[in-house]
Amino acid sequence: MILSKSCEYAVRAAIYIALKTQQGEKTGIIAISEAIGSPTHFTGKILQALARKKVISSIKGPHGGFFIENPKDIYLVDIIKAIDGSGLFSSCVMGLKTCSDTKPCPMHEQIKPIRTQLLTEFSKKSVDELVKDFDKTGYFLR
Amino acid sequence: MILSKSCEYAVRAAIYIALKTQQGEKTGIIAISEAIGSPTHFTGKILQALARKKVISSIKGPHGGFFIENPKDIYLVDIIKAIDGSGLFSSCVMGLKTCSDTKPCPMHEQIKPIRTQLLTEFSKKSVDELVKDFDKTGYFLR
DNA sequence: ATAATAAAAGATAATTTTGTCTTTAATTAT
DNA sequence: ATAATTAAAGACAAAATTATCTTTTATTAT
Repeated sequence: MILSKSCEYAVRAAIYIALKTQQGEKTGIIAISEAIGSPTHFTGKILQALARKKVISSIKGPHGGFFIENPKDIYLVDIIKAIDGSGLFSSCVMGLKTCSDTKPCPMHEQIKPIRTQLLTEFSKKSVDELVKDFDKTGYFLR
Repeated sequence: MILSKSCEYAVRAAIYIALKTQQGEKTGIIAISEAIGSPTHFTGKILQALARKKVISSIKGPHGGFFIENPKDIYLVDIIKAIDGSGLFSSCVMGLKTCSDTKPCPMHEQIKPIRTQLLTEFSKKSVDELVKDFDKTGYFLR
C-alpha cells in the first residue's frame, strides 16, 4: 500500500466532492461515504482534516455540505501531504535516521528518482483532471 | 513511508546477519537489535518470520543464532514480500477494488511504471550487495 | 424565536502495528 | 544426565490507525 487507507478515502472523497461541485451541488458526509464506500463518521474526520488544510471547503447548516472551490489548483499531492504527511517522498526506505544525500543508504540513489517520479505524478494530477478521467471512463469510486 | 517499520527492521537485520555470516559467525537477537537499533523481542518475532519464509536461517542452542546461507540469492524484494506482502507492488493507489489494467483508475497508468521500477530495484539488490555497499561507506545500520 | 439541517468536535471502541516479558523447545558442552 | 545457551512461541500491553456514536455549533428556513 503506497497510501494509508485514510488517504485513499480522502482522495476518493475529494473526487466525489469535486464532481458534485461541478454539478453545482454541495454534498454531505452520508452521500460521500455512500459513494466511495467508506465508514460515515470516519470519513467525516478525514474531511474535517482536509477542510482545515484548505484542500476542500465546508459550510454547516441546511444546504450546507462539502465542496471544492478550485479543483484545478488542488493536486493529489496536496491531499496526500494533508493526510499522510510527506514521509512517502522523503524518509529513508530502510529507516536510517542518518540517511541523506551526503550520507546515503545503499538504496538511496536507486529510490531517489522513484520518489521524485511519485512526487511528480501526484503533483501533476489535479482533482479537476481526476474528475474528467472519471467522467470519461464511466466513473466508479469504490 | 514506503515500507513498514517492521520491514525496515527486517532489512537492516538481514544486512547485519549477512555481515556476521560473512565473518564466519552466527549472531543472536540481542546483538542484532543492538546493532540496528530495534526492540529486542520484537526483532525476534520479525526474524522468526523471515526464518519461516526461508529468507534467513537459525539454529538454537549454544553457538546457535541467525545466519544467512545464500546472501547472493536473497533480494530485498524477498524480505519485503515476507514482511509487508506484495501490496506495495500491486494494490490500487486510490484503494479501488475494481482497479485493474482493463478497468484502470485515473492514476493507474502513471503509477504502474513507478511500481515496476520499485519492484525492479528491490529485485536487483541482493543482501550480499547491500553488505558490500555498507563495507564501502563504513556501514551504519541505525 | 424556533425548528431543521449539516459539519465540527468529543468520547469511546475495535483493529492493527509495534513492543515487552515469560515460558518452552532445541542444541551444545560438561 | 545436567546445566547453559539460544531461538521459538505464547501471553500481554502500548500506540497508532481505523471505525462508531453522541453532543455541540453554525446556518438556514419558517
